Amino acid sequence: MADEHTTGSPRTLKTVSRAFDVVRALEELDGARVTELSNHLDLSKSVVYNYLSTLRAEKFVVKEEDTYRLSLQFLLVGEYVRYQNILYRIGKPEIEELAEKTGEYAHLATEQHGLGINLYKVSGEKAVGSDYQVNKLQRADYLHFSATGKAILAHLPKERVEWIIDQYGLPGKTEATITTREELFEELETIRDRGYSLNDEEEIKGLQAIGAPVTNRHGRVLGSISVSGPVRRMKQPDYHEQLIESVVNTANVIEVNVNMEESDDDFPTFS
Amino acid sequence: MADEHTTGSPRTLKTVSRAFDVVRALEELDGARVTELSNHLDLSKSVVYNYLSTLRAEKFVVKEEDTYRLSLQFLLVGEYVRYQNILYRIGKPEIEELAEKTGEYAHLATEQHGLGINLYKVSGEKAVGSDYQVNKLQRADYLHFSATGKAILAHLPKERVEWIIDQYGLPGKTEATITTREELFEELETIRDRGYSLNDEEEIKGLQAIGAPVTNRHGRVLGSISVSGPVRRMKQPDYHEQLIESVVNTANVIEVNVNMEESDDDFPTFS
DNA sequence: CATATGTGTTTGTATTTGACGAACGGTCAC
DNA sequence: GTGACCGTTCGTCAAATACAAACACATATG
Repeated sequence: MADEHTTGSPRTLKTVSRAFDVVRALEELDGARVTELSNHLDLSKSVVYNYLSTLRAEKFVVKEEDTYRLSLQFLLVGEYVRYQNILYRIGKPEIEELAEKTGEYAHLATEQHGLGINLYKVSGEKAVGSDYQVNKLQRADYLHFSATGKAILAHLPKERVEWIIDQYGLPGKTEATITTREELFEELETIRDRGYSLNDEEEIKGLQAIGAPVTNRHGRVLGSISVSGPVRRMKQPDYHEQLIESVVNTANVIEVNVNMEESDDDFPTFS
Repeated sequence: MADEHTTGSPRTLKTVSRAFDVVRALEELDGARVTELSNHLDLSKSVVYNYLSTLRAEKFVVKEEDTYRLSLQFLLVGEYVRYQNILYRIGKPEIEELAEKTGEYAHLATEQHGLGINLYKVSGEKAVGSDYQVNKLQRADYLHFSATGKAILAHLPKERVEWIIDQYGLPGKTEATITTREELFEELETIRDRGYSLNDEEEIKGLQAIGAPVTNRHGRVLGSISVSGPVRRMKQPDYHEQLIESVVNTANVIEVNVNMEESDDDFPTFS
């Protein structure tokens, strides 16, 4: 957790790490001035100034008056990364259809560095809260208390799940959150058996979600999808069954299309 | 253009610049392995390895097998930056309405580092090409040949426009592109007078766009909006006038809302 | 089956390069 | 007009990085 920059292996470049400290600080502070950052990061003013000048020259930071902010360059690179992701390219239209069909929130997620990241969200017409929840794409979050996260965990190699728990623990969010290894591995077993995951108020009270994984031909999990809504509605027996089928079905459709696309890569182009 | 890292002012950190060279290379190459990058960047393998390890520790790069790729961290930071932008927050729903009303493509753009960046795009029902053009958010582009870009240039201080031309020149894209200073400044004058900008096949043959700026209370231009479609349709006299009114009207609505929101900042919160 | 060439990774070492602090030049408030 | 504060510049030395060579491992090649 603390910055261990001893001369171990792999060697890590302090100057680069500090540059990203500046980036994170600019995010936390919603933009900042030189002196402010200097205090925040415990670096001399001139040093901070040099970092900001460099980041600005690289176009990842902009300067308005005397305030420095992160630039939209991050968005451009980010959109590129997202578009590179095959699950996003194939899954987006399917998720939109799922949201339309069910009327609930629909999500498309993947895993990176042991945390879950939402690639895309759409709100169906029944979904409340509307714009704010869809626009504000939240930060990477724990996998063990969301429907998308658990669907992913269920299909990751056991050793990797162990590594993730070692790294991040199993922090609780509501009283329903799974917080022990044994419980979690049991739950993952169940998810594998029945083919879908359930988030039963484990992240937010009153919210239920149904998730299903998307794996490629080699069994590697690429990510997962889910729909979510108020427990009151989600728990009605017939509706519940119907949603499960819709989610599982959509996941399968995505899976098939992804695998058709990916199999092209088995015959690499000559270059 | 070449990397002038002499000890001038402001001093720029080579290590940080090189880290972003690696980022750009990973983008260009759609992910790469150590040796590949080593050749591409003319750095020794061990050095590249250290940069990649650092970027990975910072979670901006992921490693799959032996291939390193940019991570979705860029998307998360990028979405944050976009959401910080008041023009995006206020303008997004209005642009969606504009696309629905007109049935054409609608855009929301802003300027950074002298280049134009699309904050948001929506396609109306008449718009062709559909998904690809909307999903693939392109890189920062020149301001002088788009409707959004020219609307912005027209309301930037003259000295800044001069600086931008000095930096990037006025490269042509079609035979209609404005490529001389005099022409451009005349055009910007016209745009200021009539209140909207026109991109008449200056970027893409067969495509016309109508743009209007959004400025804040102090006269600073925050960005601009536009609709675009095939010339055939866009040039029909009545329809043309109608579109202009829709665009100018939407820009005004956004402007009013932005300025109402921003005026809160004049009475800063105590902290 | 050994050998050659490829990979990513590790390490010791020379020196480039970034951190510091003081000084500069500007602005705003009192 | 004077004091405090800001962002920026610059000389200097310690520290952090780039290099190259060696390592372990894989995959071809004779």
